[in-house]
Amino acid sequence: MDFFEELRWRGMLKDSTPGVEEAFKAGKVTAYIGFDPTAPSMTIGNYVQIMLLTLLQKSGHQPVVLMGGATGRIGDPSGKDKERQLKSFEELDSNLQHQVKQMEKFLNFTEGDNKAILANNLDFYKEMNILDFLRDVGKTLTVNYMMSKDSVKNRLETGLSFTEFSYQLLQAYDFQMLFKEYGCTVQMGGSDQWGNITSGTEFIRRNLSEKAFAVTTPLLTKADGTKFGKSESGNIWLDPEKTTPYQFYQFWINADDRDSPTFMRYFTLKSKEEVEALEKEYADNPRGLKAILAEELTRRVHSDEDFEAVLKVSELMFNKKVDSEMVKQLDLKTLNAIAKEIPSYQVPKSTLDGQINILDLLTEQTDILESKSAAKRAIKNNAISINKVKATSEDITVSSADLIHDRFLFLDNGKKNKMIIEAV
RNA sequence: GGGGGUGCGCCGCAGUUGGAGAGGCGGGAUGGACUGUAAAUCCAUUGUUUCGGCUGAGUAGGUUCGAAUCCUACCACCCCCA
Repeated sequence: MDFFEELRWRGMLKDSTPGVEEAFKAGKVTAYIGFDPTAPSMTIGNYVQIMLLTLLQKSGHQPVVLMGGATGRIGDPSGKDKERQLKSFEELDSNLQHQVKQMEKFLNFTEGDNKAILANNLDFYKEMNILDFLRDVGKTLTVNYMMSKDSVKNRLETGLSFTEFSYQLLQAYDFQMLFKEYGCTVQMGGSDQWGNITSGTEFIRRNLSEKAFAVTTPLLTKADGTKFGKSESGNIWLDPEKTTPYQFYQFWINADDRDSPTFMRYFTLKSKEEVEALEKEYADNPRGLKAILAEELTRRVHSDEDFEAVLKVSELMFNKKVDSEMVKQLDLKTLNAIAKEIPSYQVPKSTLDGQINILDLLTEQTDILESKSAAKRAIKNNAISINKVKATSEDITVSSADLIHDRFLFLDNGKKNKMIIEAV
């Protein structure tokens, strides 16, 4: 199965320019996706695009990762209804480096004749002055053409700075540069990038009289209509420092059953036959299917060891048979492993020497809950457990005697929010 | 530049002849029950507090026994005209 067919059955194909399918069939194609370093880590939203490159490389084509060292300084108006806040150069640089490191985990940059190429569009512009830009880049497209793009049209009412308006010129010129330097003929991206990508194919047609192609993926939406990639507590990052492997795993486990078919296609590297066989096998066990997905992704994005650890912790935390007595029997090694995975809070040991009120523990010593009222509410609603014992009254106190191994305290807020408090 | 409108809890709306606001509806969110750590459904909660209160209708003043409501200035956003 070739790359294009692969995208099609996975449902990852939204639009493409004519001729691209033939181009992929004809031989090795070099294709790129751009990533602006607006955050210190990639999210699972970005991961859709990484999967595109992964699948591309797997089918023998050559991926190019273009980091937006320059475009990140400008801000892409696509899909945004407001002008962006500019980020400092230092922040962008450090973000870029983190993201490159993450990329290296998913693509092969070192071996083979289709090893991935890393480029930074800052290199295209840092020697360029404003006159060069206006003559060589700006002259290619008319303002009329640029204004017809959705990303611009949608902002005409609310406002769009010249800076963001110019973004599509940069992205278009990027494509032209990559075409010249690496023979890169395809740019891929999310469907919100369609306008910017086609500006690029237009550049190549006008300035180089060559043909280049665009491929976009549909915007991934969840069954409940909320934005993909966010949990209640925020973004799901690929960086274990920002989203622990446990939280990452839980994200997939907690996904809506109805999203499983989409997620299976978007995020696993399994073949069509394997996916379809699994779906048949797990038709009556949607949780099992999600577990398979969660496992594959946790192993790939984090590591085998992380997955093993996460699985152990998850089973322990969610096993209903685990009661107060059992958690007290846990050995120190296991506890330390758990503390690494689930959100943990450090509390000075001295504060636990006396009796500390549960409300103070929840609000003042930690920021598990934002106010005393919220803490009282949670207790009233039967949400809080300490060491697997429900807190039944707001007068309950905690002391060092409750600590397991003189160090840890399990705290649940609701069914899913498991935390550990560590006395230091 | 001129004219008009809007501004309250996480969000969107109601609500005014000036009469008790922690306060209606809808959504969201959180918790609980049932399940499966899913969905749907149902229930509860949704400013804060030392449980006495305190704070609260864009901001700052003013009128008044009493202001979300009336007046003045300013700020922000929206609409119309130029």
